[in-house]
Amino acid sequence: MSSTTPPCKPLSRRERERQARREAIVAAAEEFVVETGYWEMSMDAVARRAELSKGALYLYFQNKDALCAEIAVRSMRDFIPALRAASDRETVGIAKIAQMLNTYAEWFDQHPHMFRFAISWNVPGQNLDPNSESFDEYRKSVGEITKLGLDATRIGQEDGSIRADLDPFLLNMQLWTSLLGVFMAHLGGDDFRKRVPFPIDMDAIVPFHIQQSLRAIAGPRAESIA
Amino acid sequence: MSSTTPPCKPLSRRERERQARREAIVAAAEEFVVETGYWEMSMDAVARRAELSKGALYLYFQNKDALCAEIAVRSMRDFIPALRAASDRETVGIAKIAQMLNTYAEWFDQHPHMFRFAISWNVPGQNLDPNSESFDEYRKSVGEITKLGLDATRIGQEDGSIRADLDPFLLNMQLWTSLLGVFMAHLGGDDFRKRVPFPIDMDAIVPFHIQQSLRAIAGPRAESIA
Amino acid sequence: MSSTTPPCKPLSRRERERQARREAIVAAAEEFVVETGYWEMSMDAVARRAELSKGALYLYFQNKDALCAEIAVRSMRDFIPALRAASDRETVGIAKIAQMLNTYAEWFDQHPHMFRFAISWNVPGQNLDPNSESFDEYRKSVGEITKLGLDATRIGQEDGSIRADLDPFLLNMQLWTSLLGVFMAHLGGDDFRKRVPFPIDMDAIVPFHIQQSLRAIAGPRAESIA
Amino acid sequence: MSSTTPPCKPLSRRERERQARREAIVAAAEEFVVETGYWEMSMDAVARRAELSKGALYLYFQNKDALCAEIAVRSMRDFIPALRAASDRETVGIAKIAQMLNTYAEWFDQHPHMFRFAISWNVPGQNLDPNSESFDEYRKSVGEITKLGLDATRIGQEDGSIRADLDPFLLNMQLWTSLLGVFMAHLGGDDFRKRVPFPIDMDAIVPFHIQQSLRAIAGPRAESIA
DNA sequence: AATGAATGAGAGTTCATTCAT
DNA sequence: TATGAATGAACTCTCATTCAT
Repeated sequence: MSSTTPPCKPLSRRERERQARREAIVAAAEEFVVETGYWEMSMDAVARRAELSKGALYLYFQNKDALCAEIAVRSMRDFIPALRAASDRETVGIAKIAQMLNTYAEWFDQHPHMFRFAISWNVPGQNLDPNSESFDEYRKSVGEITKLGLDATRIGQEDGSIRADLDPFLLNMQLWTSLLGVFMAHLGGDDFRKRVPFPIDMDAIVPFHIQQSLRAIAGPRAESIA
Repeated sequence: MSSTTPPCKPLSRRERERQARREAIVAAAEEFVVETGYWEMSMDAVARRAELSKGALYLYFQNKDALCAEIAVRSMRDFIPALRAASDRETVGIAKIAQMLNTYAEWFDQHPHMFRFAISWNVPGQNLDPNSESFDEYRKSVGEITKLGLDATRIGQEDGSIRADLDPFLLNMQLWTSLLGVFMAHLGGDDFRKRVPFPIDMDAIVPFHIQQSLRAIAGPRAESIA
Repeated sequence: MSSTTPPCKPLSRRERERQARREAIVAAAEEFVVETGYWEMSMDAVARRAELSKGALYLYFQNKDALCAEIAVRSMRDFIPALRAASDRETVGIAKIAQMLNTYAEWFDQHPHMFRFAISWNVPGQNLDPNSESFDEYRKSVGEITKLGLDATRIGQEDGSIRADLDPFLLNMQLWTSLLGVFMAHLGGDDFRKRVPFPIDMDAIVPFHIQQSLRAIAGPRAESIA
Repeated sequence: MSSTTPPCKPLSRRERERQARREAIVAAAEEFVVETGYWEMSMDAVARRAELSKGALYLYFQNKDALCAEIAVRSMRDFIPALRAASDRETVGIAKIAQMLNTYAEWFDQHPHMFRFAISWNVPGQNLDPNSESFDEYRKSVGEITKLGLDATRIGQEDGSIRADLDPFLLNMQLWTSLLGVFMAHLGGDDFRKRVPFPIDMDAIVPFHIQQSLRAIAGPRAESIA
């Protein structure tokens, strides 16, 4: 086994290098997306930051959208373990949900760009290719995240910490999307404040929203067991 | 000639035509913004759709941002009366809030583009001139909307239909922004479904969210009086 | 004669009004040309300043160039009497020339825009219509100015204050054009200083140039009679 | 392969090609500037003449101003050695100045566009970036030219061929700018003739001006040593 | 005679994408 | 595999000029 592999090693090294380049490109793109959003990210700038030629980008990604899909994929890929850990930290259903929502919030605080990007990328009529490989992986990740939520919900509804009359799937979608809206506002920050003619404490809004979300789903035995 | 106004009619007609053109331009721009978002809307395309020359657009709007501001202003301007009527239909605080949230939802169903636009426009990176006239009107509208919410909240906290321990301002921001997130998902529609590997009934999510939002703010006397 | 003119008075009043409008337009255009130069002068802005519609401009002037020609014409028209007075103040030839050069300089100090315009207008390949009425008048003015110079030169060469070996015509052209170059530099002011990496006293350059110009043409009896 | 440089040739060829393209662009731009002046030169037209796409221009020059700065820089760069050689051909101060003025004239005959451009570019209203690299080089060139003139003047004032009572710096500025004005007229050629209602021998004006300029600065010993 | 809305060509500039090397 | 020069269509915005009223 040891000596048989050498012949394929050159190829494997090639492949490894190729992966490394891909990573480098995505990392560079991510940084831009972080700082300026989807539309300000230019392939030129990404290439320069990745220390590659513009043309080389197209050897690794079919086009700008494919590169962006990859960014989304990566953000998801890294997020799932954190979310799973959060759920695993607790045993009571609603507590699992609480942990997960807080993890969202923390993740958001640490990777605001990802949400910024997620939103700017989701909003307009992007012409994603739903048949691409990246998109498939992205969808798979979303599936896993959803599944984590569904599991926690089921547990909660069984242990009485979550109202049994709520459709688990709908509940999860609502928790996720409403939190995204609040994030968006938080993220908007200055821009948002410019639009609203009141002094707003945007930092308080996320915890407030989570508290309210939990309050709305709390089942009969939520307090006693938590 | 004596008391009849005919002499001033020619002037008025000019003005009316001018207004009509303005409307036509905004309508055309709106359609684009609806379909593709802020950044995809090109002045060229708007001009073509409004059956005007590119240059003519600039007779009515100083620049692209001013046109966009106008779109936002309009959506707000028409929305406020509806929201006020909704609030006035009820006397109990939480019922007022419920009516307002439902009005949001209905408005959203009828003018989905407005929310799509609001979101794409709120996404950072826009360099709006916060000193422009349109922007001022927009901000004023946001202020009025907020005020309607605050009034209802105060009434609710006084009549016991809304929990008294919630900060009214924070609450209103949270209700608004979280609903926006849910709308966004609903609006995403196909795009969203593409991303989530489950069959989703997106139409149910908005009422579900409203129900949960109300549940979270319900005060001790919410049920008895409502 | 007195009573016969009434019938044509309405027409004459019309004509006078028409002339007044023309004056107003040229005056407005002049102001712009003063402040910003030929290229920054927009017909729109001129119309607004003249309190007329853009279209009306074209009732008085065939196009932008025709309007500019008129500006040049006016500047000349007003300049000629001043120049003639300058010449008449002296009797000795070289003194006449000196007076005229100084008048140029004063005129330039008081109407820098005219020279600024003259230069910006003369430099590029303007497509003037050399057959237009304005242009004819302009040419006529230039002719008169030239004639004033030639007369003074002739007198100077006869009274010995100006070297007799100089071609009068060439001399006049040289005096005029070289002064224009010096004016241009003076006028450039800040822009010029930016280009030259030395501290320059631009105000002294015009009198210095005149002094040198006179020195170069002084004839044998220049000192004794002046 | 060992000591021969071929391996580095490909790189060098790239660089050479790049330089060649730059030259081609500047040449194309120059032609336009010659014919029509700064403002009429459009990037579009330059691109077409250089047989490149409009976008390609921006690979070589940051913007229109940078391209124009380059034109100015080039004209200066090539001019300085010629001017220095002219000065070095003589030892007596005024003779140096004479040589330099004649060199100006020759240079002008051979590169009339350069002066046309210099003038149109010097005319106010340009928003050049005085901090750009090109501009710096341009300014440096102007500095060198000025220095050549100052040196010659100093020598002339020491050897008595140039009047000692003239401020060297002022003198140089005046010589330069007045010559520019005369050039301008010469350059105007047809346009100028159109304006002046006399037959003019414009070709004679430049030597005439130089003769007069020298006459005006001649010191007590100018004739005896020259 | 006067208006001013409308035009349309053209300005400078950007950028995703391609392709000869 | 990698380059980077080149493209070309798109962008926002301007303005002299025209023309229905």
